[in-house]
Amino acid sequence: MSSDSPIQNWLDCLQENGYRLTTPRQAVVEIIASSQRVLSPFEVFELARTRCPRLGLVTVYRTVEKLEELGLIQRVHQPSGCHSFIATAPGHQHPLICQSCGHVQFISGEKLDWLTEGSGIEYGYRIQDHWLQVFGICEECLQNNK
Amino acid sequence: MSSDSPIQNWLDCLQENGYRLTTPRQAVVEIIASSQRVLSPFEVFELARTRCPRLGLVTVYRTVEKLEELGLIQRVHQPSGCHSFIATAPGHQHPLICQSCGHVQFISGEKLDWLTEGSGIEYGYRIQDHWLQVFGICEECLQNNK
DNA sequence: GTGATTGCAAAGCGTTTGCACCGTA
DNA sequence: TACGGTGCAAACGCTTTGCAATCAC
Repeated sequence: MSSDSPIQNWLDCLQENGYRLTTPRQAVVEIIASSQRVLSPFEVFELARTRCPRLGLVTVYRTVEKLEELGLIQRVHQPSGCHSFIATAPGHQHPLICQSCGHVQFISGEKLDWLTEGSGIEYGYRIQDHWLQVFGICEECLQNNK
Repeated sequence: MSSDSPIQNWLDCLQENGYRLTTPRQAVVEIIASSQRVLSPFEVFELARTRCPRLGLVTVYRTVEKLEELGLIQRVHQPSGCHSFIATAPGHQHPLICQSCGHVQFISGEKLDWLTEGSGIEYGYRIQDHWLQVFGICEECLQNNK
């Protein structure tokens, strides 16, 4: 599940930005960086506690805040809420999320370049950013349910 | 601001689905149906109270729930949260939201048909739905700030 | 008249904050 | 050693629920 896990890169990135490397922080990073599924703060808490038993939920919130700020993770918005996170993919990619198990596959965003091309002016708006999320059922879940 | 406001259609739709037409409900519908800006439940509450002074915030939540269920309004996800609503545009359109004033312009979703075309299979996923939101600054805000 | 709808108050839930102790650099 | 990081408990804000009174049909 973690062929080229970016754990070390994330830890370096934290350190380069003046943050200290602590056991709770490393546990949170290890869980999120090696997950291919969206995880809520509480799920991260439960999973990371197996590596750092005295971890507090508050620390998860504080760490996730920093990881998001550094662009290492991104919030995933779903019909059920917007409380889950996934590791950010390099380049311009958009998450394709399995509605059944939360597994995420990234898809290229090239075809959306028309949104930001040129001066980014459309309908009088100066376009700044866009979010695209695609929902579906992953191969594995399709096989299990049919 | 409400050249062809769909207020009556919404009221009909509610009635056709077995919901009663009450003063608080009409006040909420009038506010959201005639707004071109995203509104939070509390904003709807404040605005609608000018038409129905004894309106409660709880009723706004309950009405918004029904309007969303009927597909008349949709939730707008923003960096600041996902607690605002806007009237749904007919057909396949995506909201272009002004980050400054919340004004919404809808843009055609045709160019995204590749996402759902064919069998909707990509990366082994059966694609079911997608959300696209575009963020920018509207013409009016561009002029006011520069 | 009947049952859906309402508003109030209270509960619920996820998230943030205050603070004293701890541990990294 | 200094100061950022931690966990606990409490506070916080938004949303939902319980319930008796109200109102549309």
